[in-house]
Amino acid sequence: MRKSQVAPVITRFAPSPTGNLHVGSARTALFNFLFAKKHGGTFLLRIEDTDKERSKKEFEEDILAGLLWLGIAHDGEPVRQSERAEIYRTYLHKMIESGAAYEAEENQDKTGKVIRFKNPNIAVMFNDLIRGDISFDTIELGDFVIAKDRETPLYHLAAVVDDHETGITHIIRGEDHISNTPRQILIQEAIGAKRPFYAHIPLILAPDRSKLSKRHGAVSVSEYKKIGYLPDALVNFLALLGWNPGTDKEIFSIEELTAAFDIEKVQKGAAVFNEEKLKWMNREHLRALPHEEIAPMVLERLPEDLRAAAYANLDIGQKVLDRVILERIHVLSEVTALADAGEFSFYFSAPHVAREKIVWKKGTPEKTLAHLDKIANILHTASFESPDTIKAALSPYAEKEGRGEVLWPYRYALSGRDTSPDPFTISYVIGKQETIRRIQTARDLL
RNA sequence: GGCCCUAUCGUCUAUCGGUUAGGACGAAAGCUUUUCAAGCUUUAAAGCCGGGUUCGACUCCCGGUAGGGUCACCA
Repeated sequence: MRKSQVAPVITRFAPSPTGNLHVGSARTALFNFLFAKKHGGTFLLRIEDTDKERSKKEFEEDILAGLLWLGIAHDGEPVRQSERAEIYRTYLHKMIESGAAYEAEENQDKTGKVIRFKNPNIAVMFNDLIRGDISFDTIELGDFVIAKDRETPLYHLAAVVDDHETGITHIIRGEDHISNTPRQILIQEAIGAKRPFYAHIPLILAPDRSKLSKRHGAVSVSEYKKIGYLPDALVNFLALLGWNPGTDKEIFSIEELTAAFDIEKVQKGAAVFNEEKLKWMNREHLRALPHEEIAPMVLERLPEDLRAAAYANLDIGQKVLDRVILERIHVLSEVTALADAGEFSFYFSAPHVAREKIVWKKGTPEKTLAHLDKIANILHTASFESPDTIKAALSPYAEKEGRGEVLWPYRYALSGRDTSPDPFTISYVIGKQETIRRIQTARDLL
């Protein structure tokens, strides 16, 4: 096994700005980042925008913003290939002079010349850190095109020159690049560049094992941000897709990932993106977050009227956040969904109570009336310290008379809903006075 | 189709020749003193197939099958 050498590690993430930051690309960036940081190295960002037609500034901005949000910080300024024409030209001309490349007459629209690489037609073998030895016969590659003309390099040339110029020691990229490697090695050898280590990581697949694309739902980092995932959760999930620490630990901060990361433990087979697990993981990270960090995020997702209500009554707002919202959401956008479904409004203002629903399915109006009176009575002297103290006060009575018999009317009177958190929690949130008031409103209906 | 890569529960994975094949998500059931959510407990659930090598293969080798990648003057 090759052991990491003494030379400092330099990795890079080299996206082309032809689309928003895809979760698969984000994972590639993450593995490069993790590997570099793990070895005290440098992680560079290179924008591969040699294709002027397809490269867009807005995509570059989305990629930069996505990386920043995820906490995958690159070292130094991003390298833009569109700004390095001079460098590529120098290499290209040297290659033509040495005979490693030549101008060919043919050109797609037959209006000019194209630069082809003079293929030595040899067998190329390279060692992949994840997959072991991989060999190719380069004959079938032919004299492939490396530049549109003397001024315009294409992907393979630009990538190899930049990797060489910036001293990249480890190229960690998607499995889809395996077949590009022999071409790039050929170019490396032609320009006298040192061969870096390669590690081709497995692809991320959709649940139907096809390529993860828009028709499967969210695919870009910015979409996950919008849905309300935490960056740490996405990073954690992505890291564990195709890699694992060899222990049972699953919840990691990016610092912990850096410490535990080992490129040789990266999986060979493709992994299916499982959004259920991501949700679970997001919840775990959400729960671990300090209160003061979560509060603004939740508030931001609340509809205007509820936010105003929460500000108007800080005590209730606080309790709803702690006891209700954080108790049931996995992603932040659920805050909005739950609010829109009316799950929170009854904490701030008395709900509409339907007479026929107050009585439990097995109960009678007469008994229910008596129960409500008794509940109000007990609650009057009960401690509202916590949901538990309220429960403790009511338990003996509910136990004696039948839980459903007592607790259903109680809960319904407070919430006006078929489903809701338990009545003790609601009582705790709205307070003693309002609890008793709502119980009386309900009993008066009977 | 050529070339290349891959193959353990539905999904993410542990195992690096000897285990009752472990964990997590999801699912199911029960408990948590009505419901919903959460939580806890329990259960079901896997070595693609066929040959070797070996005292012994999920693990190593070969073949098949399946899936994926790639075959641009995109990256």
